[in-house]
Amino acid sequence: MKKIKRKIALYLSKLTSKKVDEIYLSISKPKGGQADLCSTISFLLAKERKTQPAQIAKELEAQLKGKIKELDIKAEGPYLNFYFNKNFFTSLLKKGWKFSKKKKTIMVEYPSVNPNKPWHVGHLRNALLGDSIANLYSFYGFNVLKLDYIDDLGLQIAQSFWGFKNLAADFKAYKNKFDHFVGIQYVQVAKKFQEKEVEEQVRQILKQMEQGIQPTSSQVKEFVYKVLKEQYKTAYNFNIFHNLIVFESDIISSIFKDGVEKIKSSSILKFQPTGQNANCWVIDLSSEKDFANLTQPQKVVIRSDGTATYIAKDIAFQLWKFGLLEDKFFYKEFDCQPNKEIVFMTCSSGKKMKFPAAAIVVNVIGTEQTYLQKIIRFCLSEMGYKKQAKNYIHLSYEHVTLADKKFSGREGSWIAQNGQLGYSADELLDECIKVALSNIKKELSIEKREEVAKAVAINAIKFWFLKTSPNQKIIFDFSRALSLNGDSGPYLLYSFVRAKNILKKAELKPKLFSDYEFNNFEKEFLAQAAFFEEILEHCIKNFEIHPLCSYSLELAEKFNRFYDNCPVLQSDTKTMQMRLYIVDFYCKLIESIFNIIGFVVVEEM
RNA sequence: GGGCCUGUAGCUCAACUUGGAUAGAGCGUCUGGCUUCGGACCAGAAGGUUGCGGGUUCAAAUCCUGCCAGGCCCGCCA
Repeated sequence: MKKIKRKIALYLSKLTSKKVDEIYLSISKPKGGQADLCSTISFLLAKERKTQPAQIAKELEAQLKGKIKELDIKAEGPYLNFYFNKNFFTSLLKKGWKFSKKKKTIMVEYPSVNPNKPWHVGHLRNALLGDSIANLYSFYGFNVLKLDYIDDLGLQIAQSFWGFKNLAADFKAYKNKFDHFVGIQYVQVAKKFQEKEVEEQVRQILKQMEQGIQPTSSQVKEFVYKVLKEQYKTAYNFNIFHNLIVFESDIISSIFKDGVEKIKSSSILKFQPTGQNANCWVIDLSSEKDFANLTQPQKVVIRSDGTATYIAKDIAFQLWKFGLLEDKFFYKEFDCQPNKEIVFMTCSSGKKMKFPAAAIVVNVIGTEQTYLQKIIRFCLSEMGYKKQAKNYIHLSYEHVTLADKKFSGREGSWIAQNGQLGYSADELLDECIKVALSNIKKELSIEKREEVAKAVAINAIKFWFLKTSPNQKIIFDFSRALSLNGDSGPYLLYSFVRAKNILKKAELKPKLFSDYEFNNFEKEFLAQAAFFEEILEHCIKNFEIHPLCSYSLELAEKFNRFYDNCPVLQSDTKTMQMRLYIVDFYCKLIESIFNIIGFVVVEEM
């Protein structure tokens, strides 16, 4: 698409006073679908030529006609419209797309859930966003590393650990999963925490965790590991995989010191001998326009007792990602994932590994942390890492909420109540599988039907979350999430299944004929397919996935129309082979998209 | 006080970064289509003051500006 647009722009620039780039920008796909491509250059020229735009369009049409062999050109009103022709379509079908391998590494961090609860539907949104962005970049040729950051030193963990040690376990967790068990118990702990005595005990645990005092420290690590294992079962069920898990405790014990030295040695960090923040190391934000009118323009990085705030830890971690700190982590295997890839984790003693430095860092974090993320980017920039600051991406998303309240671990609002369904990712998936199962064709074996139902359910949920823009708040509604019709994952999957079916039944091989006359259904489908690269690059540039979702819906819709109106197997040999080629082309294209948005691909449903 | 995000059909959303033709989908409502490659589909109808006002422009949902409504944030918590 870029090529053909550039070609148009080149020709037009020769005919007019306008530069190629300016003309290139004037070319786009008309939203009303009046043509395949359209240039609004006539409007730009109308002023200087003092002529009607329609007149100019007509002149350009006459001068351009027949010059570009892939396009038919027509002036329609003031618009210069372009229509893809036979040459364009056969070339598209023949070449498809190839994306070159890039040398750059991108690190994507998600979902970084506290290890004291199961994933609820909000965490799932985070994970799906991160995973699809990682797939997108990987498809485009980047080297991708998927990270998960686990805060194993927080107050919440100390609380949950206290509960695990001191409270009776007389309740049943969903499917006996330990993460659910801990999550439910946390509601009790949060209440108990109001008692002074309990709070003191929890604080004591927290202190021991931070200072690595045994046996508490090891016991907490064991506890965290157990919860994490269960959380990862959920991830695997959704086909979400990682490369590396980084624990906060390991950051503290390895790279953190170097990180702080690095920040201190840059001029941004200042020691405050007196005043409100006496004996703290702070960053002064007051000079920055972005941080105008803060109630507190000084941000504390090192507390007066010498310990570090979240900001310091995070900067150290981000510096490590960009390869700006010596890698003092030790690593070992956490698990071999169902995709056969090993996910590693940091640890206090293990082996040394070498991960490539990131050129781009993407962190999927809720929108409420925008301010903090801005500070971190500001610090990177002020420390002299301008390029890294620019490539430090906070992929922010709005939260998934309930109609009347927010999800709260403390209140346990994600937990099933009075026999009602809860809002954990596990329950959502199980429920969706039930709905999917009742729709699957009966001829399949029981095992096959269960496998397919799971795939349909995963795809339905993923698509439902990913199709809306991340800064749109999602009010969670089971009936919508479980929908299998309309603008949905199953709609896409169904079009693929039908296409595959044709290919399976065909007795002839697909074949491309360069003299084939395309009908309108074929043309409309192929014209839509032609924009794949453009959409993909738009998503890459903006770290977005939802435009690819709406694109794939339109593509499937065009294919379905073709399917309904253009018989393949009943046609004459040439038409059949050519249409088989088109069907095969669709299968490959939509399968690429499936891989990006993280669908589980099945060929029957 | 300031910053970020949101406001589009009855409902859920897309299009805004890059201004362009009749503002697109799905759900719901109504009408039609299986002796035909799988009906989880297709064809059609109804449904809009793009929160409100002003400005820029040949052209504004889109850019600028002033309001209104809702959410989030501005800690020696993370």
